[in-house]
Amino acid sequence: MTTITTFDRSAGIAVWRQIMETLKAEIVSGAFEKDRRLPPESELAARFGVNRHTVRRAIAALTSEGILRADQGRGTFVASAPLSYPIGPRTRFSEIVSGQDRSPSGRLIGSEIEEADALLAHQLDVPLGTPLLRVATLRVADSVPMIVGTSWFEQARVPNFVADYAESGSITAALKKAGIDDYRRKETRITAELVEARDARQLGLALGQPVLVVESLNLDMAGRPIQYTRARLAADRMQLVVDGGGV
Amino acid sequence: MTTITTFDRSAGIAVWRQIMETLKAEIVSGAFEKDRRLPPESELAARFGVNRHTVRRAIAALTSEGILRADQGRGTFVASAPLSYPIGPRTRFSEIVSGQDRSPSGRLIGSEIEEADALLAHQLDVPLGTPLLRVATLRVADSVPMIVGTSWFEQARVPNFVADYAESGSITAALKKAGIDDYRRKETRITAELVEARDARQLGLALGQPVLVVESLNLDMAGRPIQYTRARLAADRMQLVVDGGGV
DNA sequence: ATCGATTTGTGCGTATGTATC
DNA sequence: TGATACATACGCACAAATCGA
Repeated sequence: MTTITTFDRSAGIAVWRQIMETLKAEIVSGAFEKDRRLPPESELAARFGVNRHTVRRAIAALTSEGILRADQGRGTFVASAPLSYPIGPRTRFSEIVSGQDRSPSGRLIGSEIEEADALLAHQLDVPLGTPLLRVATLRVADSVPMIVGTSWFEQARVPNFVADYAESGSITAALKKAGIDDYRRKETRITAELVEARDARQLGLALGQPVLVVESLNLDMAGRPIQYTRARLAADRMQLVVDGGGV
Repeated sequence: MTTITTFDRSAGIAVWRQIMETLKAEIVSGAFEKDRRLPPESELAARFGVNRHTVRRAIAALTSEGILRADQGRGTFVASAPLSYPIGPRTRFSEIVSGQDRSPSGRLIGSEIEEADALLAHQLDVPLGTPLLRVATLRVADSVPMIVGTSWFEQARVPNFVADYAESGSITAALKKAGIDDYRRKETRITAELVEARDARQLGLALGQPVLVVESLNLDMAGRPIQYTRARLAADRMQLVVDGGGV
């Protein structure tokens, strides 16, 4: 591998950060899995063709994210491996996480009434300006934040949602209390973006990190949209797994 | 929406680039429909709390990517919408692209023999150091590069692959010539990374942009791995669509 | 046809951050 | 550690194009 990469100094991204990303991609794809040890800083500096200070700054940033661990005198080691997230019609975060020997938790981090903008009006099939309930959740595995999710519902259809959700901790249960007994997923759209400032704080990511964005729309049994969700996944800590699908 | 976002000035990412990403995310998620006007620079500058020059630089970068188009005196407009890529067992890039009124093309951008490292040996279930054929392809829609793909095969099983592929332009056809009549997808793993320097050149992306990484493994009918593929998709130009799946 | 308001395009001076040597 | 080169961000001013009254 040991490719010598040159860095773009006018791309709006500091060189130390470009090095940080390169290292992170290699870590996630398992390049240092043998002994989980990184090459010494001097070697990395030579490989990237930069000053050793610059490499140190990249390593410091990865350390503060918990991805690397630097031991005095011994070297720098990979600290964490990514979580697999199978994507399907009936997946539950809690089951996925437990199945991989980690302990899940989740909590409500905010809810608010807002008016439907063009995008939400279109997705939920309501007139512009319709009052919507926005619910934000944070899901955590082994006390490491994994997913920030924002869901929108037509407010009139789920009048007591927040209390019901807080009580049960389950969206399904809260919808049931609102008379929506069953629902199904229409489709899911996946893309990648750079993390926004607020999500970066919630997920404990540095700015400029990529997130997987998963947008999904749930319909009730009559085919009417009830819930539009936009989830942001810390890409360095998760992989989506689709059975059979491919590009 | 009109959220006032503050930007981190010590994250190693230029503010203009953070604004560029914010705008791009809003465009991709459909906040401004196609041929729709963006708010004026002065308004965006106020919203982001920065100088107008800084907003202009973000807009300039998006313009050079073909995402925006600015007309003096009139305003700034969205120039292109992202391509939807349904992910499933039987999807072909060419059909997807044609189905969205764009014209697809693809070409071989490199092939090489290399020895299996730990990751590839595990995926293809061969001993470490086994000679592998690595094939790199670039797929393009309307002359805009979309996907860089790298596939690995056990070299001994596909002795004349490169010539066969160059002749037919189809991996399926080239595998057939090697006696592999049919194959099926085992699973697909999706994650997001920041683009590498080489892929950035191929895809015409700026460094620091996120890419969707789709890794998939094909098995022959006996269940033996034959092809491991790692595709990098320009995230600002594509969305993966999974039917029914969700998070 | 003209004017004024709006919006993008351009220039310059200054201060600060980044990376090298 | 300083000195140097360059990119980044700001502030202000003004030119050029567009549009509607």
